[in-house]
Amino acid sequence: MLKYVLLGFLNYTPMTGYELKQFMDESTANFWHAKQSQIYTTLKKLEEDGLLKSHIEAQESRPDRRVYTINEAGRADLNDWLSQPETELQPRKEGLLVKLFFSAGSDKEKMLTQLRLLRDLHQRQMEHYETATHAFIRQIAEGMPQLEKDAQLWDATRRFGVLFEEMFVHWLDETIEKIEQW
Amino acid sequence: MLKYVLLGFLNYTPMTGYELKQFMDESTANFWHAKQSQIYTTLKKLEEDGLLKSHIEAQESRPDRRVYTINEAGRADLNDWLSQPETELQPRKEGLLVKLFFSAGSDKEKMLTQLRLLRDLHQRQMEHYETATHAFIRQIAEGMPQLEKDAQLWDATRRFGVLFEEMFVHWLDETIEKIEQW
DNA sequence: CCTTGATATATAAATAATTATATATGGGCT
DNA sequence: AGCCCATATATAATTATTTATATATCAAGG
Repeated sequence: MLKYVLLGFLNYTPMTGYELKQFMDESTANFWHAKQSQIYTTLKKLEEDGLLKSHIEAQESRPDRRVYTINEAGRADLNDWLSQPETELQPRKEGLLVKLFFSAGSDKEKMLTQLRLLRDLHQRQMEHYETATHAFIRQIAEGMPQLEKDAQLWDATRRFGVLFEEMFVHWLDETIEKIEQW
Repeated sequence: MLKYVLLGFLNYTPMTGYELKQFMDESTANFWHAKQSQIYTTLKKLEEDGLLKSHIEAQESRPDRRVYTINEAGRADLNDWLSQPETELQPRKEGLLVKLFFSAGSDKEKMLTQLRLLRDLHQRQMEHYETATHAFIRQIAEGMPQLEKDAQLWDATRRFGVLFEEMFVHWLDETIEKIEQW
């Protein structure tokens, strides 16, 4: 899947691995994240597979940049994937819930402290999507009317982040209340 | 993380890999899933690490069962993990959103058809948590008052599944409406 | 009688992802 | 002068996970 995130971004404009990481952290991290090392190794593999081409740009005050450019094969691969419908539910992974599931023997007050802390983290994350992520998307799309649809879809994914965090906070509130009655 | 799911279940009662898979599919699959092959290899590794012990139970009408039992080292490892607080947000992965993020060039009607289909899938998944998963949890805990707290926590994770699917359906409705206006 | 499905157990191979490092430059802080 | 941080690039080693395959038995359905 990271493959398509990288192809998708490079379909807008050539970029370095470093820049791709920055973009992902401010936009797709909400629903797809990757470590720097995975981005670099995946870019390398995509070039080997003939979907990307890279060239070195010399810099004076910084190490040289390796800029990746998508080619026709890459575009074809991306568009092929984009045209295939998603027809199945995708499994989630929430480590916190694993811990909670097996916590019947744990200390009540310790659990409550932890859940309240996580509640605040999720609340703050929600606000981050409302402010920082929102600003980032508007800034990218600003003054580029050809990106109007794109920006609407980017915003839809941002909105998912907001709704998810709201749901999470609500669920934590419910769960905290239940445990308080023990 | 699968390690702790397996230790957590085996902390209730000895089981085979097959049974663990069945349990996961009906309870934790909502927030942590695993393929059969991963469960078997992880069980093997946990036994090598000295956290589990297995023995063969002969059967007449079926192949022999390899039953795994948690030992003191396993319990200690599990309890140590359970006592460590979760203090950070955990990244999500939602492949559908990757596709949507890069779909500005896609056909409007095809997108709408797909999103409506997914809406129904999530709606049905929500109902599954409300009926089948709910019944499963009640059935396990029935007549075992010592599992009251456990059942409450299991139900809290089930409730997460319900809220998540409700949120997802709501988000899809929002997104569908937005795209309909293109 | 034959196929399919459920029960039950696994291994091999490949891919995906994480963790830990390593290098190099320059700016700002102490 | 020395240290940390940001920029920028990357590799090695390990762990996690998926996909594909293999075996064996019996029951149920066609």
